[in-house]
Amino acid sequence: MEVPADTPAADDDRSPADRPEIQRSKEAFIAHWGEMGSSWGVPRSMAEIHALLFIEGKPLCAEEIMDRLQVSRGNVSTTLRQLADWGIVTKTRMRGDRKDFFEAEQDVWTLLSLIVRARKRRELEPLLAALDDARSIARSSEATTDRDEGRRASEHLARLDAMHDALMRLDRLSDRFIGRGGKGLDVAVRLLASLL
Amino acid sequence: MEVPADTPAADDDRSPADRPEIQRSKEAFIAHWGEMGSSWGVPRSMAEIHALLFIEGKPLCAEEIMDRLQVSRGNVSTTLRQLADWGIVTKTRMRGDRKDFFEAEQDVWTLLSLIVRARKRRELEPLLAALDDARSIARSSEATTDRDEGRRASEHLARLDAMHDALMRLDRLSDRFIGRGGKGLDVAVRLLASLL
DNA sequence: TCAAGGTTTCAGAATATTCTGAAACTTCAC
DNA sequence: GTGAAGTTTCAGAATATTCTGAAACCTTGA
Repeated sequence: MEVPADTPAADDDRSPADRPEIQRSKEAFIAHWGEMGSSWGVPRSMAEIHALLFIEGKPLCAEEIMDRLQVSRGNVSTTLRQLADWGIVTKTRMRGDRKDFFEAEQDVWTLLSLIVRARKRRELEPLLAALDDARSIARSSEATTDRDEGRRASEHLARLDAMHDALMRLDRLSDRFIGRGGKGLDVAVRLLASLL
Repeated sequence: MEVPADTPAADDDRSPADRPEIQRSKEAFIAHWGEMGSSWGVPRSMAEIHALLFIEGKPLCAEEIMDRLQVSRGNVSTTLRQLADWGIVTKTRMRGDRKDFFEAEQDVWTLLSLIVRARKRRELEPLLAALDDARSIARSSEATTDRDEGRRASEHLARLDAMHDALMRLDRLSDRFIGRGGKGLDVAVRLLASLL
C-alpha cells in the first residue's frame, strides 16, 4: 500500500533524509551537548542520546538511536530509562508498531527545570542532610569549660550553619520554581531580568 | 621565645588540637563536599582541599593539607592553583614564614557566585558559541525549493534558537548577579523568595 | 503453549580521569 | 655564587566511570 506523495510524514521505513547541512548541524549540536554533559558529571552517551531526541523533535526507537550514535543496545536501554526517570524523555507508542518509541521534552524551560529538579534531588538534598548531621555532632561539643575550645567550636558551627543556610535557601527557592508545570524557571528569569 | 598562654593564636608548630567531635564533624563535611564535587564533575580531591580550607577558616600551608587529606604534593600544588584561579582560595603570606599559605573565601554567597562564574566561563560560554555555529550552518539551508525540506529546516532552526535563547538568557542574568562583589546571588535569592 | 520480536541486565572490557612522586625549577638568605 | 627551603611539572600508575554484548527475560499474536 502506497503512501500518498504529499503526506507530511511520508515515512517508508526510515525517515526522509535531511539535507547535509542540517545533518551536520544536528551532529554538531549532539557532540557539544554530549561534551557539556560530560563535564557536568552526566555520562556523555546519556547527554548525546538526549540531544538526538531533542534535536529530532519526534519519537525515535532504540534501534535508530543505536544506529545514529553508534552506541550499544544495553547502553541505550539503560539510558532511556534514566532519561525517563528525570522526566525529560517520554515513552510513546506508534500505532501499528510494537516497538517502544521515545520522545524528548521540547519546551526548553521545562527541560531545564526537570534537569535541575533531578540533580537537586540526587545531590543537593543528601548534602543538606549530611550538613545537618555535621551540625549535630558539632553542637554536642559547644559546651566546654575551656574558653578557647568553646570559641573554636562555635566558630566551626557558624561555618556549617552559614553553608547550610545558603544551600537550604537555594533548595527551597528552586522547589517553588520547579514546582510543577516547569515554566516557573522561565518566569523567574524574566522577572529578575526586568527587575535589574 | 614563649608565646603568652592567653594569646588566641597560640600555635606552637601545629594548631591546637580540636575536640574529637569537632574533628569528626570537619571530616564529615570534607567527605561530603568531596562527594558532591565529584558528582558535579569537580575532582574529588579539589573539592576536599577546598572543604578543608573552608572549614578550618584560617590559612594552611601545602604541607598541612597533604598531611590532613593524605594527598600528594603535586596534587595539592596543582589544585591550589586552580582554586586560586576560580578565586575561591587566596594565597597569603605568614610573616616570619617563607611558606605560602592558602585561605578559602568565607562568605558563602560570594563563594557560590565565584563557583558559578568559573563554571559558566568554562562550559556555558563555549556551548553558546557552538550553538551559534550550528545555527549558521542550519540557516544556510533554509532556502530550498523543496517545500517539505524547507519546513524541516525551519523547525530544526527553531529548536536551536529556543535552546540558544534560553541559555543566553541564563548567561546574561548570571552575569549581572555575579557581577562583582559576589553578594548579588544572595540579593537575588532573597528578592525572589519575597516575591513569592 | 509456542515462537517471534522486543527489552533489560550485568560481568567484564574499554576508556577517561585523577593522582602520585621524583626530578627540575625558583627564590632567597647568606 | 651557593645551598637550603619551597614549589611546580609531567609521565606514567592507579582508580573510577562508562560502555559493550550476549544471555536472560518479557510480551503478544496465533
